[in-house]
Amino acid sequence: MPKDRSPTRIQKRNRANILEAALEVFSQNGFRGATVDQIATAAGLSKPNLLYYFPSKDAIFTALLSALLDTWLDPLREINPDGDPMAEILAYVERKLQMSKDMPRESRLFANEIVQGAPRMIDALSTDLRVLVDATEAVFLGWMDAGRIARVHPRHLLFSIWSLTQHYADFEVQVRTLMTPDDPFDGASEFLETLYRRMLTPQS
Amino acid sequence: MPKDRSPTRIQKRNRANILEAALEVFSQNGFRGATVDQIATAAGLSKPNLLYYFPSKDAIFTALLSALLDTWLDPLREINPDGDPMAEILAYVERKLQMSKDMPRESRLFANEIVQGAPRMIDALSTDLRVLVDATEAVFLGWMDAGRIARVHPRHLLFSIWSLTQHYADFEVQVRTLMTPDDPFDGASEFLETLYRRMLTPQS
DNA sequence: CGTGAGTTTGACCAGTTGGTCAAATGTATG
DNA sequence: CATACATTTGACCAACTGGTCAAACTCACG
Repeated sequence: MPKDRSPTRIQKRNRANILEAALEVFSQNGFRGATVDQIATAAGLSKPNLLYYFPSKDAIFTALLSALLDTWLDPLREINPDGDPMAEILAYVERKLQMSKDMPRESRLFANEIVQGAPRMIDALSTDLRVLVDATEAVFLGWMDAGRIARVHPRHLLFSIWSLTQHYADFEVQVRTLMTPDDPFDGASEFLETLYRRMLTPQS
Repeated sequence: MPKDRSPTRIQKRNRANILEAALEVFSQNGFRGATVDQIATAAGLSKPNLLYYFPSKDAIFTALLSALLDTWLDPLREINPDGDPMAEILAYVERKLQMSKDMPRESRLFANEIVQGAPRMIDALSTDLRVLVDATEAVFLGWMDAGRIARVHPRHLLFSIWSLTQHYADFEVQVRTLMTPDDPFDGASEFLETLYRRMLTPQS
């Protein structure tokens, strides 16, 4: 356990390697299914060496989660309350879908955790996420009140976007099996755009 | 390991208890996170006694999966190709949503398994499920060709139904946190009906 | 090149876990 | 109630796992 000085070159490299390896291993096996040895090997270190950088398996996991949560919620923060409602929502959907494509491990990491009751995430969920969601809901409601998108339950609208986009990463095995020989993401973007356009276009 | 005679009263009772306990424990902790002891205790048996009825942890899990897969796919089989397309699809969505509400443990069991790559399910997925999905897709395509529902990618349509309905069971912790103080399912049914009605109503 | 701090490792430990086994107990049936 | 079979259990084992520790090694820097 190095002192609290500024991290050395080696510390920076190894910590980064460990987190990358941890993402790989945790997302594939869940917290309980992952072993410290697996992570160490994937990071190119011995187990005691890994435990020199992080005090415990739990600490690795926590560090990983908090490092990723911000990134994961970025697309939501990018919604512009002053933009065109339909365009903003469609762009958000597209960003989330792209994220499932580019960062499936991150998506599965969170999925694994939440499916099992999110024992190590409840705090973050009920504070950070809750605030963000409440704000976004207000924006949606504003748009609906102004008649610029159709009126639907704003929280369920948000759930539906998460659910539909993350499905392609979290359940990739299933999607891939059933989409074969096509690419799992083939047509997803168009499908989702059509879906939200039709659902949210204001009724005459 | 009893012979292959017809099962005794005790065998029937204990096997049922074990599968019920296994559902509880596996769905909460995933395969690796569950211990044989946990399951045995939940079933009111000692560990060696449980292993008298099932030869291994793996065998319990496999038995559980195959016992549930049929039930899980029943709503899909109930779609009537000769019924009214919109009504059939809306009814299917409603059945799936009801299933998330009534059988969240089953939903999470499958979710856990699929998120982690479905190592023990791939076979079933690529045979049984594949056949069912192909058939359903043909039905959807027929309805679209006849102009009775709007044309969308039929496989993505199916994915969207699974994703949206199972989300309420699989990510219940998250949904509950964000829906508080409302019930997690509050408004879900209406939201989904609106969504699919708008997406699938044939365009003039 | 010496020295002190940072880094790495082999050996080890205690707790957990899946699974075995022989012996003991219960139960259906003639 | 005797007997064969079904059921249950305590004791046990080997493999695995998270974590520790002292000793060895490496590196930056004066």
